[in-house]
Amino acid sequence: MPFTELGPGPKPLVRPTMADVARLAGVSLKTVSRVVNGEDNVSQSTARTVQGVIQELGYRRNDHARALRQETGPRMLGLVTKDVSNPFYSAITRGVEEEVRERSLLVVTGSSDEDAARERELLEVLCERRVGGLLVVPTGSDHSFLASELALGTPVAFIDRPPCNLSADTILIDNVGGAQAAVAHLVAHGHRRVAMVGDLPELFTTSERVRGYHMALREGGIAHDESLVRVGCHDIAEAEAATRQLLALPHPPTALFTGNNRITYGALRALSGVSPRPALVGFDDFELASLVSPPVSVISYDSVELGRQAARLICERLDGVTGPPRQIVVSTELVPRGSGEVPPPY
Amino acid sequence: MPFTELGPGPKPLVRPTMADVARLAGVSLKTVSRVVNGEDNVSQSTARTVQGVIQELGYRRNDHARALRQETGPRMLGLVTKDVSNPFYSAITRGVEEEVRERSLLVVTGSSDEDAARERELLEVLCERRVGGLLVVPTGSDHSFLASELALGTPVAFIDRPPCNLSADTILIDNVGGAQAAVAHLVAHGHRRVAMVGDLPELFTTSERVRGYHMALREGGIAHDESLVRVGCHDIAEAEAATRQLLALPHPPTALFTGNNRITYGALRALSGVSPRPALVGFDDFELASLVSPPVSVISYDSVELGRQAARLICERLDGVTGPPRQIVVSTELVPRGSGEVPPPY
DNA sequence: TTGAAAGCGCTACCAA
DNA sequence: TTGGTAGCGCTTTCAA
Repeated sequence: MPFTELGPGPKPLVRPTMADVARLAGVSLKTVSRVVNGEDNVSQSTARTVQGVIQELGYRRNDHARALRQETGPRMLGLVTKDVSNPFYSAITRGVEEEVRERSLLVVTGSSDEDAARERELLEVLCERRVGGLLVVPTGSDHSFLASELALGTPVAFIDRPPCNLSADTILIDNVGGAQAAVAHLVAHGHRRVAMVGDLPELFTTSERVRGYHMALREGGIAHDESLVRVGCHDIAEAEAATRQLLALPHPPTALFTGNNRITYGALRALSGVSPRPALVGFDDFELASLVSPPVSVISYDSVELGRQAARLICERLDGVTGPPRQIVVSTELVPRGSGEVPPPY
Repeated sequence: MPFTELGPGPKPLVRPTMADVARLAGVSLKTVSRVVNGEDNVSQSTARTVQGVIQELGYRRNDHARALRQETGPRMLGLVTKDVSNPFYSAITRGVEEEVRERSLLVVTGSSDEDAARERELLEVLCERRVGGLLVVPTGSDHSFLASELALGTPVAFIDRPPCNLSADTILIDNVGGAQAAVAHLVAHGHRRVAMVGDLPELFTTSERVRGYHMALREGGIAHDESLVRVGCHDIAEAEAATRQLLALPHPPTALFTGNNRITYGALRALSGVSPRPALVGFDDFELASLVSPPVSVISYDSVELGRQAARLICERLDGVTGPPRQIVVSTELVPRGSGEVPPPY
């Protein structure tokens, strides 16, 4: 027996290959392949022998080699968000996972931290890794670099914001409709001085929500008052400050529409102890909305569904669906909990 | 010029390879490889030509082929948690991402949904994908199937709970110390009837926290009263019910220690409107803890750090560190906010 | 500075 | 029911 045969020495730190299994089992490589892939045309006894050797060696099929022959479809999807640890994005991640689970696709995640360069870097690395599709909650303002990938057959879906300089499948929240519903709700409760606190004005979601706000006011026959719109709040502290400024106005608002959950948190801070409290409706639901007092009325939507829908579009493309980019809008729902159902003090 | 040469027809839906680039650039495959990998020994002009063709073709290096030659170290880490959309786990994901970012490792995530079979399946698929390391927040009660991977050189780290039937690097929270500090804090404020509401008793974290609870009581010279310990609450509703039962006791507790954030939420629900309110300290911090009234005192810890530490251990193993499994315990901190600093009604 | 050729571990195809 | 052989796209020698 030649020296290279396996002996009882210390285990080698090299992964066994199909060839190793074949040698030890005394069969051909191809037969091992059949067993590993559960193909037919292998006798019970052969299969058992091979299985035994596989166990013994701790053999595990190498997916890179497999992928190289590319007969076995894609095995992974790439998902780039701003920050996995943010509940909104982790809900999306979850939705993607759920949707692709039965196709046994795995999800590779990456956080761009709102850095366009990082976003691009992640996306390009994912392409090198040959993921079957790309899902992005975009930060950058130019996604034309993805055009060649798209053309080469890697489906791309944009979530929460549309792509820039690129045409691709997109999943959005009904920002305009949600904001409109929130403000109309406040107006319906008698408010005529409704303020809005919003995130950075250059964000797609902010501008859409501001638009919805204005539409509702217009429909309510309420004159435009720019002093009641405070955008540019990107964190809780800024939102708190903006809310305080609104409250300190000579003619303060009787109701508040907050543009996302961070801003709602800031507003809640500013509002604590204030009396009478202005009515409040916030965009985005949050876990403890019903536990703060008064419970916060919100515009809610299914963020897991955003991920699911995006993954669904990707999977359809993977299944060969062609045609122009599609856009899906996920609807919102007003959840009245108390804070938004207060009339103004007459 | 033969027919197979690139013509002005519709772009083929096949990804260009290095060979394609080489052909079009009129150089050898190896030269393209040099350019792509930024190696020396390529003339400026050759490099420029090649770069041009790469751009034109939208060429992207195939990482599977690269990995097959396995000279280029691992490119991915696998992370299996119970549910990515849970803030605790997404914080861990974030920590892992941060730690491995500069090594340009990507993170593949998967949710086990507390299903041991699913957990195993995910872990095994990740091995097939040849991830460089495995990070697990374990659910299953037997991880011996990972022994061969470990032996073959794939580092594995367990987070939040130790592995079963396996010896591997582990990162834990100081559950005992945290629980002890919480209860000691309540005792220090004069409480002698301190109840605990906990998650499923079979969970490692639960039993550790219950242990800390008992230790603190013992140190405070307080006799054991089993009627004040309610474990087995796995969701908010169950925690709410358990809390109500405690409050309805003939001799109710004057203070509450809640074993995790879900349980704290349930307790808050049960407590809303109750007067006098028992003192409360919860394990796990949560975003709105300071916005509910009274603000909730908690045992806090850095969950992102859990992920970072785990990833650090993995990276050290990747760098060749051998030796016995290590265990890291992440410390906790008591954050007094009001709810836990109330004396009992005498 | 450049290129030819071998082979990584697997699957596909064809032969026995 | 089995086995041989040709690659997948790349990196790595070694040679020019």
